[in-house]
Amino acid sequence: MEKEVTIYDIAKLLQLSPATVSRALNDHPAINSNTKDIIASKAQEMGYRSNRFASNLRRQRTSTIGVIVPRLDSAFMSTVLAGMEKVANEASYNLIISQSLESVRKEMANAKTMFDSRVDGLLVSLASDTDTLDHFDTFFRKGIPMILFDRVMPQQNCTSIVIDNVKAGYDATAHLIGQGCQRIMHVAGSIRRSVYADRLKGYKLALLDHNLPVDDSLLRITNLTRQDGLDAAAAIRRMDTPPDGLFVASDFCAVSCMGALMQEGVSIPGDLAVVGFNDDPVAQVIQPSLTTIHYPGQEMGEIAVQSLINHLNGRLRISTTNTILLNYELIVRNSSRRTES
Amino acid sequence: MEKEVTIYDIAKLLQLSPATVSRALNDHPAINSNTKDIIASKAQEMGYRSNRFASNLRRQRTSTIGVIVPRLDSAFMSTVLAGMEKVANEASYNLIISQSLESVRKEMANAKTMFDSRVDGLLVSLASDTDTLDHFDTFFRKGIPMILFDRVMPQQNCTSIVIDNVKAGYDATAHLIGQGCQRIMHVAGSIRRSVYADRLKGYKLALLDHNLPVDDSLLRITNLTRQDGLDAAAAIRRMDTPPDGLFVASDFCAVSCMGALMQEGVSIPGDLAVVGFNDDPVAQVIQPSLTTIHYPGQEMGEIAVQSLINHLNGRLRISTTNTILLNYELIVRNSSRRTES
DNA sequence: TTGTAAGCGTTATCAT
DNA sequence: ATGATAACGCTTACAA
Repeated sequence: MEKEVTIYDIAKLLQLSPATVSRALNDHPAINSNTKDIIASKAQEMGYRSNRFASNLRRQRTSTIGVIVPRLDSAFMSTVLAGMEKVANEASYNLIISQSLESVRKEMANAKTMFDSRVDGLLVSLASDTDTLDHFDTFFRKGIPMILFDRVMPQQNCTSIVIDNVKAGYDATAHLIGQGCQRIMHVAGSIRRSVYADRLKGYKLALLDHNLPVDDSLLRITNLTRQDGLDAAAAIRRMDTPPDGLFVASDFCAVSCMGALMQEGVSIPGDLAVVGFNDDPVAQVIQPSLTTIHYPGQEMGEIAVQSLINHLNGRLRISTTNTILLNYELIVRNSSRRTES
Repeated sequence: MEKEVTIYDIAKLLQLSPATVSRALNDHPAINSNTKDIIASKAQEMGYRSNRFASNLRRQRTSTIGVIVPRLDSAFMSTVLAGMEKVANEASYNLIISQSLESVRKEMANAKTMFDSRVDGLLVSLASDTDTLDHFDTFFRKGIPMILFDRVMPQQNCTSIVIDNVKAGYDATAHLIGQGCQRIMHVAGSIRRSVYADRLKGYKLALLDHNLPVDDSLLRITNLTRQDGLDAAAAIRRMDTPPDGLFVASDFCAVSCMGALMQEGVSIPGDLAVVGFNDDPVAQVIQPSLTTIHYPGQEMGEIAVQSLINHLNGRLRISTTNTILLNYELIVRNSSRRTES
């Protein structure tokens, strides 16, 4: 257990004041570049490391960003987090990550912890049953910036990072129509979350634009779990006039549904063309491979952190850019490909 | 931007000393439980929150645990992290998470960042090309505890949390043999990592125990990527006497391989029975569903954090329990089920 | 049971 | 360009 080296130790050895050492280490312009070099190399030699707690205490900031996500164990979320970690790390910010497990109550507790940890900023993707941002009021009041990503709350005055889910839902549905589908079912997620409500909107718009009827019996609002996929499959089997197209708001759910149907002899894409959402790794390995909307998770994470840091450094006022829209991509695979084109 | 409340503010209002307030808030035994109550409610009322940085600075500890994993975007790792987050959160520890992206160089950089962040302890799952723990020496020298999980380094004197991969590999292989397989191929991961080397060992042991030859042409050392799965499928197709059983050290790779084979008309499990590893969500949704080793990720994460915290609190000397072995489970599904039993 | 006071390692302000 | 000094908010001997 060696004793920790401080700027006092360096100062003493170099016959300088701690203040000068501190300034040199922080690359203060008023310090002679020669002494800077001397101090830097001495610090290196002595194995000095800055004490973030002393620094944070003095500076009244923490270089820490809080992240609250619905679940950590989802393929999409982990790519988002990977992107966040990358940028935060490069900018020497720390990340505190916690999960709401899709419950507002836990989300409120998480928010409190983040607040007590004095995060400099907050990145949030909302739980499925969250319908106000009141539990983040403490942050707003203290002027701590917050950015919502993916699961956002559109009408609220808070910077959001999303893809255009209406358009993506439209494209997915239009693609199915282009493949000859006339009766398209949609398995949606909780419409309390705009991501799912918007995909549903896009689905309806596409139907309308192509003069197809919007049939409520072809719409299922679910939690997009594996079981929901199986249930959807069972429902399809029971229908008198089953759909010939299926748009599911999540790949994992889509794949579960497909599996169940295929086991009962439904041919995909022959009898039923399927499109998912997210480009989960499973979409590639499944047979037939799943047509889906590729969703830039890594990039979303990177941009979220970068925007927050820019804001913290005063390089970009967050309030001016209120919504950041990322590109997505429809990836056509075998689950929906009926024509060679 | 309201002014931050400190223990001095509370002390002044209550005509007490800051020391008493501090002690009361920390539930110090020597404080009158009555004054404790008064102080607690006043703190609550004034919206007091403790300043972790002042506290850490004084206490010389950070209540922060560092976590280094190979990749954040893997299904298994995210369940581990979910478990870690849960326990850490409950014990009001923070987690700093970073990824090595399977590179020692990045792992070294991560370690340095963790060190500079003054984490109280470290949890590490090693990159595929790490073959010494030298870059963690700074931690050992300072007496900062470190626990390895999943991707461990067995011969080293460092607490490890793992499953018995030899036994699991044995069980997977023995299961295939039990289903009548005589020529079993094994697609392994980098044998620099004991998790994969051990599964391979188990595979060989099972063959020997059942008087089956160990044939090197039936062994592939890979990185367990999707492409490796496709390559394995191609290799199988090219073989004069193809295998009738396949044990892959990772579900995702197994599923890729299965998909490619099935597309070429190979029947599973009829022609080839397959067993994977990890119980990735994909194992359930694939057709046929994949037999695999269920690997308790969530639990592994929980235990890792709990052990570390116990150690930090002096409740359990880490060095005494040198390896924690978790249970795993062979989950038999359709990809290998040939007999009804 | 409570109070006093020093100190944790930095950085910002004011001098020089 | 550098130095002296006072915070930042908390904890903990030591005293009372």
